[in-house]
Amino acid sequence: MRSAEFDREQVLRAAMNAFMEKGYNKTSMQDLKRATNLHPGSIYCAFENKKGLLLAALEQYNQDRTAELKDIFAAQSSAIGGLKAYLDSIVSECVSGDPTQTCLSQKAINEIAQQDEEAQGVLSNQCKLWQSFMCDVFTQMEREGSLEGERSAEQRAQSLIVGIYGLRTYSQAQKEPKVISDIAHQLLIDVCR
Amino acid sequence: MRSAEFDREQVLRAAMNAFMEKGYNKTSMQDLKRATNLHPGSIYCAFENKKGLLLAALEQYNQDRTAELKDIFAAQSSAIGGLKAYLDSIVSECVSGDPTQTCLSQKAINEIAQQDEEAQGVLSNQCKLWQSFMCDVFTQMEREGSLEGERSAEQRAQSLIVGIYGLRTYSQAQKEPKVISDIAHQLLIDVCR
DNA sequence: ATATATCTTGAATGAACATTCAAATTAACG
DNA sequence: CGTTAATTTGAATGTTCATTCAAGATATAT
Repeated sequence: MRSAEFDREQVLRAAMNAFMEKGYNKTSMQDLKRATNLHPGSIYCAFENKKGLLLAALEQYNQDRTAELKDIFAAQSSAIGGLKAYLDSIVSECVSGDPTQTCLSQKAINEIAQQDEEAQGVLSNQCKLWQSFMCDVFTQMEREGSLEGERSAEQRAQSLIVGIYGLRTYSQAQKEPKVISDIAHQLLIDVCR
Repeated sequence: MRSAEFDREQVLRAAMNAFMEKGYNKTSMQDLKRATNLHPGSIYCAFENKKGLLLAALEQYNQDRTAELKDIFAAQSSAIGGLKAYLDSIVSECVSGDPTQTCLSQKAINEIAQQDEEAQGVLSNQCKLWQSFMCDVFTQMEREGSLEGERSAEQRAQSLIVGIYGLRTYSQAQKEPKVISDIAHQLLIDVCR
């Protein structure tokens, strides 16, 4: 008989940013309290516990990123154009050095997938949805005649995703924009060939 | 006027395993005390603090892995054979599901490079050394005639490393051996072409 | 054999941690 | 407008954290 006062999406985006900056384990409930402007009791009432908040944040993150992904492709007149724009956006994120521009899903895969089965399931599913979207993109590219060779769209989507994961990790060790951008360019070539 | 009683390498390998299983932040000093059989005082005396122990463990890890890497290549009669064997070994690790077979350097890059400059420097350097080794491998492969196309050995080494980082991350979300092995196979093709 | 420098021991420290809870508050419904 | 069920509040909980330190032990050099 009383609805929550806070804006759920706004709270989840604040939590997302906190997790992206410090990672799950180093983000304390105090950090989350500060970031969300919620008292501990409210957080526990709404999300059960810290992990529940992470899972909810991951869900929101995936929604947001999926929408963004679709926008990027929708803004281009061809699938190959969309893929180029998408890779450019990833390069920008890698080079920015802004922690809140890293991929929360990837960060979570690396930090907690091994430790927590529930999180692993959620992340594995997000990865599959992403791959399925990219598979559609490559199918479209086949029709457009942008692809050489005989690899399936599925295989290409897989290689692309692996390449993006790798690019994001590599860019943590080596941040020179030219290097990152060259790798992305090569990835595009490999995946279309 | 008294030398340490513990075996440094043995302690560092125990610490490595602890860090690999839980990650840096979730590994408590108590975990490390148990893993190393060292009392807190001894750890602090020898390694300054928890981060010092991580850095020392990372150094040892890199030494161990470098030796292993060289062994794998030395056991093959050609550079291309070595590369294949190397990728096979990485696939095995990814598929094993054994936390102590994950790459500590990659785990650290993802977990703490963003947060700690000193660690970032160490990890960036390890990455460069690895890349330089792989560059030599591709130079050898050029001589052997195992390579198509016109890419430099440097570029190929870069793509390989990115692909391996990506493969390791992807395998956390998707562990089917066939999938992981196919990706590695495709990576070999892409990098030689 | 003795002195000395260093290591080992493990209890103690205080801070930070995730979580709980009872009281206060308030929206929604009749 | 009163009742009810839910949320909000923030202090309190007990645990675990990284780190310190003084006392005890022991290798090494002389």
